[in-house]
Amino acid sequence: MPYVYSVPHLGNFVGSVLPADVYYKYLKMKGDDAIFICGSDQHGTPTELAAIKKGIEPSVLADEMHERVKKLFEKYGCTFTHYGKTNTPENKEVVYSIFNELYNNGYLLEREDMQAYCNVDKRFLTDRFIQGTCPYCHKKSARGDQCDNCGRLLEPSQIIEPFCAICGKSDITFIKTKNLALELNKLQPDIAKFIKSNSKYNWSKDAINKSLSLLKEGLKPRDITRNMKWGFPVPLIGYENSVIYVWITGLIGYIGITKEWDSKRWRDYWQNEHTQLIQFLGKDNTIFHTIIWPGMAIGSRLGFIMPHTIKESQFLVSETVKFSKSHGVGLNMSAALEILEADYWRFALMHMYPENADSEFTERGLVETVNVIMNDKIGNLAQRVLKLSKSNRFLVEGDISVDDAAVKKIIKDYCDAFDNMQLKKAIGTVVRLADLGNGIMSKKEPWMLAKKAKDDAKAERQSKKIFSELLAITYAMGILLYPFAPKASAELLSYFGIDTEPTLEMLNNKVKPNLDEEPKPIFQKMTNKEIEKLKKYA
RNA sequence: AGCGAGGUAGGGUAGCCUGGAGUACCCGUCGGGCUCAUAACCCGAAGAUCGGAAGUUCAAAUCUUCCCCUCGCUACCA
Repeated sequence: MPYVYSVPHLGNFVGSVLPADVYYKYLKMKGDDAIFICGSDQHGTPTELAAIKKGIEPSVLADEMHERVKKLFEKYGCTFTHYGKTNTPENKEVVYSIFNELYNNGYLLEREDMQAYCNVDKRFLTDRFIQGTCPYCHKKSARGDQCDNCGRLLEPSQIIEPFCAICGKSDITFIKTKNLALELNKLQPDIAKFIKSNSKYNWSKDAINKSLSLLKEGLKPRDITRNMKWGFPVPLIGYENSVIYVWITGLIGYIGITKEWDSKRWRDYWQNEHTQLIQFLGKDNTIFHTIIWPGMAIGSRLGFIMPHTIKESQFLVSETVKFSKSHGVGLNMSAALEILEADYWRFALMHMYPENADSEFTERGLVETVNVIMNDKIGNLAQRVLKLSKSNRFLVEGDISVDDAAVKKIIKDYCDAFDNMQLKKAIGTVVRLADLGNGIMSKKEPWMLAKKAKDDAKAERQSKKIFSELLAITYAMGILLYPFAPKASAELLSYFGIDTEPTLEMLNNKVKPNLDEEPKPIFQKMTNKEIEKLKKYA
């Protein structure tokens, strides 16, 4: 679920929403009963501060951003069952029911703490909004949570000559506040049991080990309320100035959004032990999904399900291209669409998907993927097969079906890769299929055979076989391409008379190629103009 | 500082769980083939002390230990 106080950048997109959409499209092709729930995470400090800066209500900004981001995801071809948001009555109800049960069941601990308050801004300051001099290295740029110079973790009260990062003034007082903490320590045995049983379902090594190591250290209570205004008010007397922490309304938001989608059926998914909950997230928020949500699900005793699979991604980083989200100047999702159409980004980003390690986004890498992989290998193969078939129609006879063993093997590898949550491997098999087709082209030289076929019965037979084989590969490629480049997939499949969403079942069907129309390339190379546009972000 | 992950030809990756000759893929470089297709495609070659050191083993990129570098988390950024 993206946090939307500004437009997400490409790294955010490739980390969670895109792989989730790709995987969901695969599940639909497979015919599984799957729903794809996503939405805008709206609460939290960054949104509140951005709203203050703009002089508008946080809810107004949050809804504005929600609409913008929602449209943007749609432009990228994401097909959510429902794209909702966290600040809704539906989510509030679910959040309160879970919160109240956690309270009633004795899992919420009241804790008192001294917290910095800015008398100018009239608000409590989270740790990182207190700045000043580091007590260890005496650098003046330390924040309340950490000193970037010496790397030491700090307490806000340790900061020498503290000032407020929002207004820059030093009019700060420390006031006693109370918050409620989720007693993860009490829930530890059940959380541990959950992680041990479910982490075998294709969790990444990183996700498993950091969750296990946290358990080994011993879980500690974690505050789930904050002294701020923007959010769901804490439904308890004595907490009038507090709201429920953004992560709590976000994690539960998946449920609230499902409820927003369907006020009855949401329980069939969330309170059904047969549901497989598959969550896609970046490496920076793994523990919220592996520890904190399970803790709430267990502690509330409302029968909510926990994740079956955690699909964690590392980061897409760039040293040469600005991704900056906070300043609104980087190559974000909106800016990217002005350079290339959605399909190109979908495919290229998945091709550089940081599945097991951070991966580097470079102009060179993007151009290579678009020009070589998409255009030269995949797009051009489709084009040469279709054109050759069109100009030798007498050799295209009857129906096409996928029955070559090598093609079937690639399709099986594609499915296995998806079923094992190996998305980079899955996209790799599409490229392999194109390689296979291009290889056959060169080895068998069907254009030579086609010339001979006019007065040579043997050559005619051979040609027909090869044409049918190549068309089958092109057809299969059209289907396998669907999760990654849905528009190009649809264009390619239109030459086989298919105008509906592709399914894996279609790979077993016989189809008739439609060679009446002049085939158009499904992909094109990046033009110099497009590359120039990309360079602006360097 | 502690914990987790990553480090593999010039660049980008896969391989590591389950040890078997540096195996594979894309770009780039060099040589050849082809002319159906979008100046595309195919074949071949060169290029790597697999971050470093030690250990286990008949055998280590893979297992163990230590060290170095990068990223993330460390509980009030999300």
